[in-house]
Amino acid sequence: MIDLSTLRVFLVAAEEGNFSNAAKRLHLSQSAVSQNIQAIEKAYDVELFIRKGRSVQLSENGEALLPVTREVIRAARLLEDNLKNINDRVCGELLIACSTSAGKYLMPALLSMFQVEYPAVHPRVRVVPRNSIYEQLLSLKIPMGVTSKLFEHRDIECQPLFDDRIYVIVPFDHPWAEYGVATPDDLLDQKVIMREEISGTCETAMQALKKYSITPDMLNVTMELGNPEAIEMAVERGVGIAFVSEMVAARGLALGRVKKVKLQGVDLRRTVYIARHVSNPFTRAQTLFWEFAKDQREQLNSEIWKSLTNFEPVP
Amino acid sequence: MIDLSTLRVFLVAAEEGNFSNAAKRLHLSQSAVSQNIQAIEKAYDVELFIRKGRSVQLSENGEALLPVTREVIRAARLLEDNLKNINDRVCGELLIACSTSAGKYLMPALLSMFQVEYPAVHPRVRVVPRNSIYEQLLSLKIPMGVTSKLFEHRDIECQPLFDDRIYVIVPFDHPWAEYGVATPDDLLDQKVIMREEISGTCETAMQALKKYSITPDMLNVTMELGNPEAIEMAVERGVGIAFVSEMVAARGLALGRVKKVKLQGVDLRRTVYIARHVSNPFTRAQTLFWEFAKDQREQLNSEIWKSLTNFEPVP
DNA sequence: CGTCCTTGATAAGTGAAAGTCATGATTTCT
DNA sequence: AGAAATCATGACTTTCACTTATCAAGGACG
Repeated sequence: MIDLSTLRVFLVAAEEGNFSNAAKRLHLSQSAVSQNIQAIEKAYDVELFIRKGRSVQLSENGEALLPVTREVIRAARLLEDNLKNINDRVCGELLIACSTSAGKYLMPALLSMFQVEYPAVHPRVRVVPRNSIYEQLLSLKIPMGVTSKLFEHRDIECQPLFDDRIYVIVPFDHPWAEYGVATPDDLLDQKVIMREEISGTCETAMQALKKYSITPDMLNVTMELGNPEAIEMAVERGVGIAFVSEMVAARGLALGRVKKVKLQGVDLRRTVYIARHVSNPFTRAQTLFWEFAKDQREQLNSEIWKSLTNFEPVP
Repeated sequence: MIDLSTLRVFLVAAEEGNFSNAAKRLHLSQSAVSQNIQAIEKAYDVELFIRKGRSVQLSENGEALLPVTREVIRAARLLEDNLKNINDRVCGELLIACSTSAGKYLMPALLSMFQVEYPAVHPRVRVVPRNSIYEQLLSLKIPMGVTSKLFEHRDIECQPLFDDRIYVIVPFDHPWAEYGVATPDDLLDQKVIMREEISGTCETAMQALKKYSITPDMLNVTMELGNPEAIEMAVERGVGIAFVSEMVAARGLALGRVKKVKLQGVDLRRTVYIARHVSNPFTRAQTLFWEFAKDQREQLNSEIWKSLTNFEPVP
């Protein structure tokens, strides 16, 4: 029966598309990788990689075997996790995928709180494109994801994790700054800064504005930037106003460089969910994290918010 | 990372509850089995078996690890199957669970036909209690089952395989024998032979008789026997009449020892289904067998019937 | 066009580990 | 009590997986 470590070698080699790099990742010699792959190829008379000169490329057969191979490794990992956690101290890896902003603001706070209770767990956050999270969950490439998008599917389970608010932020010397209120229609006269790609923040905002018959193309978008921090900076410098999530704006607000403005009648909330594939045994750490998120939601919300606005020097 | 062969040793040892027997099944020395188990126990500091004198017993922890372990092995087997089948000649194992009667009459005919096309596949039939088939399918202990019971479940897929008929059979010198017909009510005056446990045949018959307001307790059951062949024998000897499936009665009918009788207005048919767990990758052999059953249903039905009544000596 | 660098294959050598055999300890059955 | 069975243990053997060293072949580049 084929060896698990050999399978791992195959998997990594396939992902890297390069034996030398795979060897580095596996802490093995390049020779060992070659030999492992050849061992499978010989044993089953299958060509896994097509050798083209100095490089290798996964063959069609190799490609076809990948999902099943992943499945084996996944099952083995799970078993190992079970074994390790029998005696106790919860340990193991906790892989969570999320969007850039959640990865920056939400996860650090959340995970550090989790680690206080379970120090032997090693969380790993993987930042992925917003719209590929569910795709990756479904294909079992990742076990858990954090996103503001809700997704109905028989194999996906979602649970609210964090209540985020979206604000319009304006420069501190902006006319709206004093009273902190404006009407949706006021937006039309303003220069607005947006994200280049469609972000969750943007989507939520546009959704809410629809009720006031305001569509994206009616806005006067002066600038499009790649990330929310850049947007906040631009607002600080008076380029325009922007929709920004509470998480992102926290620092700027606390420093007084920007002010938040409420749009009358517009409720800009969005819930960030944690999602997982349901038909799927979980590692101990995953289960505990899920329960942790559920049981401590209120506390988490306030703690996260506290950590976002806390600028006390580290003792 | 833990070794697959070690896992297999654990699994077999757990199933056998005995290291020596496990060693035999694995073609290993008893010593090797001990060492393998101990290797896991040491590596993870877990007690898998409780040593009590000369015997061992799976511990609670060991029990808990079994399903996950099975899952790993299952995935590995599937991968291996994929590897083997790339180059094409379809090979591998084909495990099918079924009831005693299907195992005796249906499967031999069916599988021999399948083997003509795919000689490298090694079918294995496991006879299990009628009502545990779906249970075992759901827990993934078996990949496929053949049964006359239909079962609705999101993870179970059923497909009709064989159209069985149920007859009332009577001794050749029975008054009904000449014309081969009777009415349902006539049953009440007869001595009836039944199966001890509730069989599929019996269930179907009782279901059909309900329409004529005949319930099981109204029948005059003279004898209860353990298997359908015994019932047929008893009918031959004039003990009484009985409901028997076409498959089972075929031989007796062909020999003229018993006669079949139609109950007017009662349609005693039942369909035998083949079922599988759906959310589950299949081996090549499994997929092909499923397709085989689907595509050749009509032909299968006549062939099976032919084989059941064919008494030509083997050339 | 020749040189260098990178990448994969191959050969030889080494060491760890897994298996066997033989034996011991303990329990259970008769 | 003796015999048989069962698991643990220790010593020995062998296998095989990894490393190192080297080769061969492409690609990049001056």
